[in-house]
Amino acid sequence: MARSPAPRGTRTATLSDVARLAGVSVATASKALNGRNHVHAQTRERVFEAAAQLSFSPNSLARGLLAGKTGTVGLLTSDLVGRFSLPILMGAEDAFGAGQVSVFLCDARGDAIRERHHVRALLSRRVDGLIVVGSSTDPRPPLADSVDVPVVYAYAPSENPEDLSIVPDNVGAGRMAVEHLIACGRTRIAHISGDRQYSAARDRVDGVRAALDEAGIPLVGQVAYGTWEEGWGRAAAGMLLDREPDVDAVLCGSDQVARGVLDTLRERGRRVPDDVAVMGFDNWQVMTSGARPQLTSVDMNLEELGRAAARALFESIDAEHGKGIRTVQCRVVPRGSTAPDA
Amino acid sequence: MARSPAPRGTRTATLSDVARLAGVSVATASKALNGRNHVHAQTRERVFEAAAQLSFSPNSLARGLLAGKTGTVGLLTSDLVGRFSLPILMGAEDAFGAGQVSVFLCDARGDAIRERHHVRALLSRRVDGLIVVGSSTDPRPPLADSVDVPVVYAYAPSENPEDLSIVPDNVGAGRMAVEHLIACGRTRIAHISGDRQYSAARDRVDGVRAALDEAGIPLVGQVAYGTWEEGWGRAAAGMLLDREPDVDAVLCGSDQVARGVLDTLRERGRRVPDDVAVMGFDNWQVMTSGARPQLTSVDMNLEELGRAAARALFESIDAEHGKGIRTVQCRVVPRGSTAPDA
DNA sequence: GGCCGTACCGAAAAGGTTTTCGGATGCTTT
DNA sequence: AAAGCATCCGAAAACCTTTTCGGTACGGCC
Repeated sequence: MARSPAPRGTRTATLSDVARLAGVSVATASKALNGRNHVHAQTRERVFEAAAQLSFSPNSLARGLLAGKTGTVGLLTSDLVGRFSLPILMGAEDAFGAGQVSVFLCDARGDAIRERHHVRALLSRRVDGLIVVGSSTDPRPPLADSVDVPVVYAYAPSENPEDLSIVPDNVGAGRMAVEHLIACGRTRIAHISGDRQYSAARDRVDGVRAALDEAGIPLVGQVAYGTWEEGWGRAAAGMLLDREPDVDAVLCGSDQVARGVLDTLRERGRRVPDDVAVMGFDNWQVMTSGARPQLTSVDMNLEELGRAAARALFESIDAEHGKGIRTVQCRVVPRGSTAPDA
Repeated sequence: MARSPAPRGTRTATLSDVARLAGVSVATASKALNGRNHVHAQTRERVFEAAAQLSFSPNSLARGLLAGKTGTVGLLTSDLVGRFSLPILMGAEDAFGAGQVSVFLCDARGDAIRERHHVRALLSRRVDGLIVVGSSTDPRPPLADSVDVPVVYAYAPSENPEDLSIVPDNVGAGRMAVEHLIACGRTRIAHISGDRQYSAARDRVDGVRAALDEAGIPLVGQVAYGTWEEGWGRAAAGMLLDREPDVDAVLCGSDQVARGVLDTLRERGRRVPDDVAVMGFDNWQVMTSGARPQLTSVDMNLEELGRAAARALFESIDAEHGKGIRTVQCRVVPRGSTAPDA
């Protein structure tokens, strides 16, 4: 029944315990452990030994209480199940990472009440800052409570232009997708988008149009709006082939839509990429690598976005708080669905 | 340039501020706000007004320092990108939920060094407990450090039987999958599994065998081990149809494998579910709902698992710590790929 | 021998909250 | 009028660490 070496019930060692064991005062022990000078090398040694022996771990609460900083940040997300907040979270954790910062994770699940509740709790825990991750790229209302720590909005910008927001560059994403297709020699390009309600979809269309205009190439057919799902891709591809049989590239609103489009193309006997090139958005690995051929996609660099948010928060903590909307570049990840060999 | 109502630089209000404004002592203010008795109703009223006016929020650090409990738990995961830790995390957050507990999230990324680092940090922050989420259902080594707070292992059990672990019932999952197929009238059942390295795959096979034995039905062909991916499903299905053309049900190791199997079946002209029923594991919504027909799958109830882990941790915090491995039941989610209409 | 500088160490305060216990007030009872 | 009692409030300790500042010891110098 042996528990871990430090059985529960044994009060965890404090600095005074260490000091007593080392035969010095707490002040000296503190200085020794924190590398302050004015402490004899030999004394320091004794303190370190005592600390190791008691497996001393300084109480961050006491330290934070004194310093006024806790080395914690709150990460408030709205959809943890979604695959967008996760990479952002990873990136943020990464940037804080090896440092001394720990992350409080809270999921409000799209509920304003719950969100307030969480913000209160985080504030009461004296977090040094807050990252708010939206559930779509559509602007979201700013935090309801008055918050006296820096806040950075990620993925979804705040509706308040005084706030600092970091979002993916969807216009640029649409643009670079088209540029990639053109670079692959395609000239009859159609666009099967996602849900029109989402600004992400509309922004990408803007980028698509701009890139086509610059190249002097018309869009084949209309932009088709629907959902973000496979079923929509299958249906839309059917209609597209009926009306525009000579299409040679389809840009899809999401990787899922692209999967549906690939299915329909195969059933109609069109070869990919030989006859028709196909491209998706999001670069969701499980979608792109399971596809036949593997799917070229635009990666939104969400992890980089998370890192950027964390860095911005860091800056805001000790410097003045920035504001406005900053974008993070996307990137094309070419695979077999647009290149003959890959 | 108006910032939030409580501009930075304005030291946040403390209890003494509230007390001063209300014209009472800090002790009385504390008692009033915390609903202790022995304080006049009118006085309490004044204190509450003062607190509201200063938008007072009690400093959890000071409270935790005094109480020896912080109302925080650490959640240590190994693969945040994976889709398994997320629902668990959600469930845990849910169970702690509206209560007073906040969650520190740490991702060790499979790195033992990083894990120790995070454990140290969490201990230093005086978390009341720890949930360790593994990256696969394979047993994992226990925490390296000696930890004096309760620990619950979720998804992957600890190798140390003295620890408390909560894992999905994979054997039961295999069993109930076969029972579902039999209930659908299938008798020529084949099993295309996943990666043999994973105990999850082997455990499910055990369940499959047990259920078939009980029903007196032989397994069609050998259990086919491969990977968890679509490509494996496509390839394995091809081989299966060549060798066992009269198969009428295929149980797949994952939803992705099932997607691949569905593809091959369609290309070979087999109708699903009329000719062949298909079933997956994980109930990954994006995979099941995009499939044609929609995919029947076994849900591992990961959110429930997370909740169970959180509850177990709660119990361990004030009562004695349990030990051993507890399982959480899975459930079959029937859809069109096994039922003619759905 | 007295003085100064250096090197090291320790006492104490600060940070914000909760809890305990003693004190004060006003009211009732004899 | 004195004693007793219920009710409410406040002073102070406790939690643990860091930092400041004053103190001690000692070697070197005039």
